[in-house]
Order: sequence, then structure tokens, then C-alpha cells
Amino acid sequence: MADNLVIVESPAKAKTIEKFLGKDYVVTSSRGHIRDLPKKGLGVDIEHDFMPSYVISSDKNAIVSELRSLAKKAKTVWLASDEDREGEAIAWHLSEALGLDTATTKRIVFHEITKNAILKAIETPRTVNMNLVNAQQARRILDRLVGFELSPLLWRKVKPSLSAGRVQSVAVRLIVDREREIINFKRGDYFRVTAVFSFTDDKGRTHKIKAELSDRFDTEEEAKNFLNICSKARFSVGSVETKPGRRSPAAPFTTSTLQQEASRKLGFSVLQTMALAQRLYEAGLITYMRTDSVNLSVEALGAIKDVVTADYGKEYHKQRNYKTKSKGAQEAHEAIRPSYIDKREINGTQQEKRLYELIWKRAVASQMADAVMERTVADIDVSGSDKHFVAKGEVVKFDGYLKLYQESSDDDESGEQSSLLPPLKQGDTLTHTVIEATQRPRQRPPRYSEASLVKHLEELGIGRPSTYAPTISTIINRGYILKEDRPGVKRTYLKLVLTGNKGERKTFEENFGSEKAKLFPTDIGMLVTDYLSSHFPAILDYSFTAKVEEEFDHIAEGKLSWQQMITSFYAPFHKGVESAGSEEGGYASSQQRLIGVDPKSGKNVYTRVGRFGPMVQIGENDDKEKPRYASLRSDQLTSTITLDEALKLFELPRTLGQYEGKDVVVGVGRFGPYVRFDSKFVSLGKEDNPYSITVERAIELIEEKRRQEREKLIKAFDEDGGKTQLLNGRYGPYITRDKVNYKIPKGTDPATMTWEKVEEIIASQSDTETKPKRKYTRKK
DNA sequence: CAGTGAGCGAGCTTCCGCTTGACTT
Repeated sequence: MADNLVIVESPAKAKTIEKFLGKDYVVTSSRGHIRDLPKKGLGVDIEHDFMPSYVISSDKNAIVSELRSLAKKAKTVWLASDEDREGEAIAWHLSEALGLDTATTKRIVFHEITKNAILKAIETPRTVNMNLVNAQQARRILDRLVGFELSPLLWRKVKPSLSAGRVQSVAVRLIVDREREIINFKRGDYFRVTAVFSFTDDKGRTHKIKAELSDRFDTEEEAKNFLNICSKARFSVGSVETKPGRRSPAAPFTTSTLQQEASRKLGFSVLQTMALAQRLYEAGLITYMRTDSVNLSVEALGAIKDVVTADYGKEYHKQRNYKTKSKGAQEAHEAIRPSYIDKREINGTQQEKRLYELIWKRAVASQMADAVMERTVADIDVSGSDKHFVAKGEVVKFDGYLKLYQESSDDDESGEQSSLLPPLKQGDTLTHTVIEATQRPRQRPPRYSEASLVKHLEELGIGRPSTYAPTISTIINRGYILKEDRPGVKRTYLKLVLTGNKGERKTFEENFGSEKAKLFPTDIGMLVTDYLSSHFPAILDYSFTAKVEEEFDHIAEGKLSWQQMITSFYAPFHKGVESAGSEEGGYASSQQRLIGVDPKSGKNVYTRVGRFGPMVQIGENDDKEKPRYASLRSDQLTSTITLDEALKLFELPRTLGQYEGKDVVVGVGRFGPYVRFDSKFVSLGKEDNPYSITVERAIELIEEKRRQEREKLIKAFDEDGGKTQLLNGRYGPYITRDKVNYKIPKGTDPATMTWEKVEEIIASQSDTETKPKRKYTRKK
């Protein structure tokens, strides 16, 4: 038996380290935190200095007992969790749970998994730093207090099962604030003027030069006037300026930048990126994927230098050390990079390969030379006008890192690639081939994508690499935001074209404002944000996390006690919760908004978020005749819905016609649009619209459902009078008996299934009573 | 399960941050 037990956080890491350390060391992992506040209840004693009660997490019992027995056998236990606040707390919880003496147990840290780093760490152990642990406790307890006092307030005031927290509530607020900016954005158009000139040089060669007017016009009139001037104008080069330029590569990936680039370049969702990266990590192909560090190990720097020098030459290599810019970074790991730089390609799925390639290129390019260019700007004067055109040219003198990799940006609207300009000099005259004034819409603020939200959260220091993806899932699951595609609208626009001295006015049509996988707030998200912002402005403040982080730092430095910090936070906070809870007037609801008059009844039409969500109402609340109500669709907002859209909601449910002597009715229910026929429901397909669906299509859906029902039963077993059945379900064939379903093991053909085989399957799946079988909870 | 637009019945929901499996009805 080995004398030494080393405990790290991740099993994959344990495997690697064990190889470095040799026979005397057993390396194992805690798999993250092992103890925490209880899942239910506050778990913090408010009356007694906020004393927390920790319990072994339910899914960690087996790991903890295994660690206990290993620890007992070892002479020395080395706590090697990550070098940050959370890692320090894990080390402390481990020593508590394993019955080790915190004051003497060896604590080691390293922020790269290389042999040198590990051996050095073993030579220089310390003990658990309780100041750092206390900073973590303060973080944990503050989050618990905020989350578990605000959430119940929302259950009472808005809706059950909602949640609020230091991170998620601010994330929602970002999206709500952005949507309001978009709603309040003043639409408008401008005219952008572009030109193609032709120029004949000394040697008689003709060149085409693209240029854009330095000013934009607000109205068609102004644009037209300018083109009129152009039709008679002379064009001459006013000035030519050539400047050298440089571009440097981006730092190697952190979690956040990986998520952004994988989203922009590969179209992956944040969740998808993390799942793929996890697989690459577990396969030993990349370093740890949840990191905020841009640092590369000395060994990696050397390996990259070798690759760059061999493949591109010495002049393409430049060693760089990057510094993190993000607030609150804790840098317990390296940047995300390939484990072996010389491994160009990997085996795996297409997606894994693409993500690996991205990581490889980014890491290698980060150690390459700047790209050097020459930028030329020529001003082209227009006689009879004080405005001028600008032509830009750029020549890459040395491509440097661009040979391998170029970072993309969120707003890739820059359009044309600039290229070389012909040799112009001051006073040269040009003739215009064509000049166009194109009507463009003014650009509104962009909606967030998952990745750009992560970027913004990181800039504000809110959330950590391990929580970006789960935070997005949470606010979607709570119904605060939606991730959606929106089709956009048809827009007609003008183009004034001047060819020679002949002017034309043309109309074009384009699809405008379509969105792909963007984040939209729901009415509930907006309501909850407004409610929390008005009652708890400090917590919804974008800088709240940054402020408390400062105090956590003081605790970590031993300058402030965690109880002191929590006490001064909690007193005013809790008072706010109490006073909000005792406020008169039941539920928080949004203001009623009058959107118009119903032409049929002459009554007012209002929108509002009510007890059951966003709705439209025709008629007054205190009318003798009860108002009519309809719920909004999930992609509509009470603040932006138009009268026409609102009235349309009252058209459902509607009867399409008759089939087999019975009514065919279409409506929208809890599970989306449906057709009701003979008291049975059939969901509409994705391509069907309940407002325009024909009776023929509805019948088609009904018949399709009937066919499925007919084919549902594969076999009923006579052995127990048909109680046990083989059925065709949504996920393929399965066995059912007494309302409990059993899956069929892979490689078993359901058609030839025997009674014995069925018994065997049921027996094998019944004794593993790890999780309760599906419960049927019906609300009435 | 397939709208509702209260007023007596239960008990639950929830935070953030560390980490991986178990397991899809």
C-alpha cells in the first residue's frame, strides 16, 4: 500500500498526476465539493452568528466513504484541490469530513498539470488557509441568504417555483434592459453613399476604386441633391496618407472566449461547447476547460515554439505572456490548450474535431508574430461640395499569425474586404462609374446570444467558468427568457443610382431584423426584474457582485471577519424582504396597458401580466358584463403586442368544419396548438399555423394520429391476460406493465420477444430501485 | 393535461460553484 494519498478535484486530473508521482502515491479525486449547505432549508443559523450547518452532499456519500478508508491507510494525505477560493474550501471540507487535522494536513497547489509543477508542489506544501476558506463561506452563505429569501418572496408575489439570485437575476436584467433599449429605439433611415471611380495611371492602365462618402444623409432629398451635384462635379484626390499598421493575435482560450468563438465560428451553443470540451478533456486531449486563465505552461510555450518554427519559420514565432483582463479571475488552471501541441488531428466526431482544431489554432496563433500591414487612406474631393469620399486600401506586408487564425467579432457587418489601392497622388483626377445612395435602417442595439451574454457577465465579474452554461439553462427553465429564432420583416428600401449623369430611383425589398438563436425576455422575466429592481436595487445593480467580491478579498486577506461582513449585509437586506412581504395588495402585476378599441364591441383592449401570466383583456374590470380574456403566445410581450395581434388571439378556439359528422376544432393549449376532434387532441406540426390551417390538413393530422394508435400495440402477452404489453412509443418500443414502463435492452428485437425474455427484463430493471419509478402527479 | 382570471384546507418550489456520471418512456 502506498504511503501517500493525494486528493485532487477531477478524476481525469488524478489519472495524469498519478503517472508523474510514482508508486508511493495514490492519486484520487473528490469530484468537486463534497459538503455543502443542506439542499432544503436555509442551513444558516441567523440567530447565532450565521453558523452554517454542512452536510455531505447526497451524491457524494460513496466517494466520501471511499476517501475515508483510503485516508486511514495512508501515512500522509495531500490535499491538492484547485488553487482558488472554492478549491481551498474543498480542501477544508475534506479535512473535516475525513477527520484530518486542518492545522497540520499538507495542502499543495499547482495551476498547471506538468511533471515539474507537481514535483515542485510536493516539495513546498503548506496548510489550509482558513482566511481563504472563510471568504468562500461568506460567498456561499451570502448566495444562500439572497436566493432563499428572495425566491419565496417571488412565490408569494408573482408565481410559484420562480427563483432569484445574485447571478441569475442580473443575467435576466441584462436581457430585459437590452430589450427595452430595442423597444425604445427610434427607428429611422439614413442614406449611405458609395461610389466606384475609375482612374488611369501614368502607364495608361485603368483601375477601379471603391469609396464611401464620409457623411451620411438623413433624407432622400439631401441624398438626391448631392447626387445632382455629383453628376456635374469633378473628382480629384485631395490627400493620400499611408500608415503602417499591426495586428496581434488573441490570447489562448478561457471558458468564456471558447464559448464565444465556438458560437460565432462553429455555431455551437454554450452547453454544446462545454459538453464537447469535457469529452476532449476526459480523453486527455486538452487541458481543463473551466478556466479563466490565459496562461500557458512553460512546457506548452516550448512545444508551440517548436511547431511554429518548424512549420512556418523562425520569423513567425513570438513568445507572449497574456494577462487576464476579467474581473475576479482566480486563475487556478492554465488556459485551454491542446495537451500535446504536436497532435494536429484527433479521432472523434466531426464536432469534436472542429472544436479541437479551433483550440489548437488559437493556442498556437497566440504565440505567433504580429501581422504587419500598410493602410492607405485617400480623400476624394467633390467640386461644388464640401463633402468628400474616402477610399481605403490595406496591404498585408507580413501575415504573421493571420496565416493560421483570425478571431471573429460579434458584429461582422464591416462587409467589404479592403484591398490594395492603385498609386494615387494628390491632384489626380478620377471619373465616376457609378454612385449610389442606399437607404439603410439605423442600427438598433443587438440582442444577446448565449455567448455574448456570457461575455458581458464575465466583464462584470458575475458568475464563474463552471456556471455560465448552467446559469443560462436556469433562466430559460424558469421562463424568464427564451432562446429563439425570429423571422424578421420585409422592408422596402430606396436606391438612388447615378450612372454617368443619368439618375435613377429604384425600390428594393429585403428581409430585415431576423434573429437566430437570440435571447428574448418574457413578460414574467420583465415583471420579476422590475419587482426586484424596485425593492432590491442594490442586488440587481450590475456592480453588486464586484462590490461583494471586494469584501470577500478582504476576508481572504484576514482583514475582515466573514461574520462581520454577512451581518452588515443581512440586516438591511432582510428588512427589505420583510417590508416587501408585508406590502398591501397581493400579487405583483404589471401596469395595464391600453392598446386600442375592439371594433366589434367598441370596448377597450388592455394587456397586462396577471396571475396566470401575460394576457389581453377586452372590456373593463368593473364592467357589469365580464371582460373577455386571452393569453399571449410565448413569443409575444404585453409591452409590444399590437391591437391586430391581440384581437387575433380571440379567434381561437375555432371550428374548422366537420368530419365524420363531428366538429373539427383548432386551438392553442398548454402544449401548443392542437386540433380537437371527437374529444381527442392532436398536436399541430411545426409548420402548421392554427390561424390558417385548413380542415383538410387537420383531418390529415387526425388520421395520422389514428394510424399511430393502431400501430402502438406490438404485442399483448396472454400469459397475464394482456396486462403486459409491448408498445411503440415516442422513443421506440418499450414494455409496459401496471403503469410502469421498462426499456428494451439494445440488440433485442421486439418483434420476436418471448414471455421469458420480458420477465427477465422486468426483473432486472425492478431490483435497481435507485430512483423512484415515474410518478404520475396530476394537478387539478 | 388541452384555460383559467381565486378567496379554506397539502406540500413543494429556491441560491452559487465545484465536479462527474446515470439514464432517458
